[in-house]
Amino acid sequence: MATPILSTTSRRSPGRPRDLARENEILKVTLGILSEVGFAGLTVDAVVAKAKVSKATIYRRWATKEELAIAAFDQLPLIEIEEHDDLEAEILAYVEQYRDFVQTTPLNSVLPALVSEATHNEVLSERLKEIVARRRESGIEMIRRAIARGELPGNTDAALAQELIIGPMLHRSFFSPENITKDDFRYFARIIIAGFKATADQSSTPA
Amino acid sequence: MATPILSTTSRRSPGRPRDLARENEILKVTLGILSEVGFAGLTVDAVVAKAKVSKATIYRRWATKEELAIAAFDQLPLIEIEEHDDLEAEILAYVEQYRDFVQTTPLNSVLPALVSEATHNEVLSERLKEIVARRRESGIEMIRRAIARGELPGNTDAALAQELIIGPMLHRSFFSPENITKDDFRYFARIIIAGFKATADQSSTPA
Amino acid sequence: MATPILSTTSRRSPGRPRDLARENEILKVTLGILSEVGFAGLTVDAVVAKAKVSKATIYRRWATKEELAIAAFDQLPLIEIEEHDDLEAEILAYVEQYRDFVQTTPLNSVLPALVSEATHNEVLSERLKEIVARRRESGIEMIRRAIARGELPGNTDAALAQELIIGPMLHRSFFSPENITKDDFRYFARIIIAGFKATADQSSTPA
Amino acid sequence: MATPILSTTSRRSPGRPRDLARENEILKVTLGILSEVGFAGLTVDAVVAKAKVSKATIYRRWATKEELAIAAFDQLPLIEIEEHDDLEAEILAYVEQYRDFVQTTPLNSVLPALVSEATHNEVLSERLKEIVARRRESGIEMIRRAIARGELPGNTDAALAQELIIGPMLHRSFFSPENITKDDFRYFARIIIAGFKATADQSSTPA
DNA sequence: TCGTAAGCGAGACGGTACGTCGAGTCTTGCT
DNA sequence: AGCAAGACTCGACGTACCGTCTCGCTTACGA
Repeated sequence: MATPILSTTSRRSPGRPRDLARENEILKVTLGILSEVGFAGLTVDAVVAKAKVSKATIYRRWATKEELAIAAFDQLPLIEIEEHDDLEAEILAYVEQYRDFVQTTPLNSVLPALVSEATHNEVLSERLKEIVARRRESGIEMIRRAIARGELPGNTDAALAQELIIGPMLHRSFFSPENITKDDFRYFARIIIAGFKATADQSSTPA
Repeated sequence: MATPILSTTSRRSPGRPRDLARENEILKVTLGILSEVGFAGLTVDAVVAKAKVSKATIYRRWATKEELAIAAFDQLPLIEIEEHDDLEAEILAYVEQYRDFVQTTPLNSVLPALVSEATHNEVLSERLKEIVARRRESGIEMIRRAIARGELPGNTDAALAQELIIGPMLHRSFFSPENITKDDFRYFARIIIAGFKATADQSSTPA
Repeated sequence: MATPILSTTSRRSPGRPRDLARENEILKVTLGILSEVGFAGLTVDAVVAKAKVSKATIYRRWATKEELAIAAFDQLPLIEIEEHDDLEAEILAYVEQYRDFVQTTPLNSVLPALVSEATHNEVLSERLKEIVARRRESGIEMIRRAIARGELPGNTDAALAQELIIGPMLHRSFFSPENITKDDFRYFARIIIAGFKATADQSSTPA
Repeated sequence: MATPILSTTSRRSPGRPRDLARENEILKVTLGILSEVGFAGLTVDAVVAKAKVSKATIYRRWATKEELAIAAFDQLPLIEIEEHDDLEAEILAYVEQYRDFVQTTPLNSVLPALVSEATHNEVLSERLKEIVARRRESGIEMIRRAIARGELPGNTDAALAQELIIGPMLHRSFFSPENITKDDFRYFARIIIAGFKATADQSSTPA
């Protein structure tokens, strides 16, 4: 079974190709500015100046400042679950990573700004949903593994369970980001885990 | 007929007093614009034009556009708890009100915009915390009444419990506002309530 | 016959009046830049920087860069005729002033640029005609006085005569501005004056 | 020991030779655009698009947009004198051709734009002088023939005479191009011719 | 016939200016 | 003082153009 020598479909478009290095530099600089001055303080002119890039090069890739911000934001690494074979421990590790994230990245400035903008911008709204969905995946997987381990009942809805955990984290990070404490989230975790277990028992109790 | 005591402290400042009607008109117009075009689309010039007001009249009262938006936002009514003597029912009524709120007010545009801005603006951050704290009160009171009724264990932390409920609502309203469904939130409510009950049992179990 | 105490028509428009000082400063700076770098080198941003003025203040007054240039150009003083009771002497004085003008003002950069632009811009074309007409007036008046003095025949068309004089000056100033010499223009003046006299004689000769 | 005849200077440079067809196409398209939208409206990108040519191909030949415009302009045919054995008739035919030229070619947009630019561009200034000199030649020759025929005195300076005729034409074409009338230019022609004759008589009169 | 050197279309790139728009301040005359 | 009206500075927006620079491909010539 031979692979084709030269696929005709992979023909490059004519003309000078876009420079990936520019792209990366722009996004890097944008993230830096977002970290320093937040979304409201982000200006394309500043990106131009710092990245030694022309405006055209930016606008050729992203139609608006918001698109640029979303692309930069999308560069941020995903949260990775530390595996512990213990859901509570994993949730706490998750929370700690999230807190670091809030404190070291422009997440807390960019994300709400995009949410606000998405209210009246359908395109942005879609893009945002994709991004959020992708960022939720590892958390949902964490729940699935807990179910597989038997820590959570088999009928648990993983996506909803993840929402129950991430919801309070979002609330804290937006309204008192300096206050994402282990104690509070241990409390949350225990109640949620106990709640899932209890509701599973309930549904099985009637005999 | 005695002349008033005329306390020096209560002396009116000289000159023409501010016109409260202007104030209300400005806030009303601002809310209207926020609803139509969101925070990013709000311009002071638009308020000026619609309210037939001068810029000075606005800036005499609020220092920045954000302050104006926050003041307008603060005009929105608080969520009121329908009393049901049943926490699950009260939570569901709460959720429905919240959903209506998200759909009929500029909440979802204004609130995240302020959160974003607060990231790099200490004054705004404080103002925002006050407002959020006030808006949480009725929800916390709802929890307290459930505790008093014996629906939730006596050692329940009302504020944290409210955060556990409001958190997923915030998540939904920001990331899929069209999807704040009764079913999902009944699921959330049951798990949380069961979780609190279960953790209370645990702590009382040792015998 | 009393003048009205207060004419109702002269009521000032409401609001802060435009600042004439800004206007003058802008035009002065614009002329300076035009002198240094010519019309093609004129940028509104440079005017903004030098005049410490905002772009809005410029564009509130003039719709385009061309309008600004025309307004600045219009600030240049008119050529004044030295009265000599001798047309040839007056023409030579005229030429000398014109040469100074070409050498000390941005005339030679601005005027042709406007002519070029006027080709495809009706508004500019009209504005340009007004300005040129006004600038021709003193020259036409010079001819009229020569006619009144009897130096030129009574049937001389003053406007055409002025065009006959200014035409070669325009030609020189555009195509060899460094070469506007007294000798050449004395030659031109003598021929033109002689020509007018001769054609007058001709028309009266038939006997 | 003879070196090959083959002079090194006449050696073709290696590589693919330039395509003359490209050159002509570019100039043709440029002229077309100049006619439609004038010099200010001319953009190299538009030429690129219309001529299906790459920018490099243009800039390989002409260093700047101005050079391109000048080259295109230089493609325009020279004015040809109809020979009439009557200077006045020849001048009138000249004027008519000039008027057609002004109305059918971008002369009136390109020429003044180049004049303006030449003010601060020495290279362009030289190029412009060459072009103008060449375009004046036929007019000067017309004068020379009139002198040879005895229509103008022998001491007439042909170049200056031509300038006297072309000057008013330039003035008209720049400031009221729609108004280049036969009557006015017949008037001009008669006065100039009479002037030359009269001054010749004067210089010969002293006896 | 094959390699080398340049030409070519396409289009990305750095710069720079355009004209618009918004925030927040200031200045009128009136109330 | 407050107020409507509107000018003012500052600074960013997104667009457009210039002239330069890659790409991959084509065209001639001379070894």
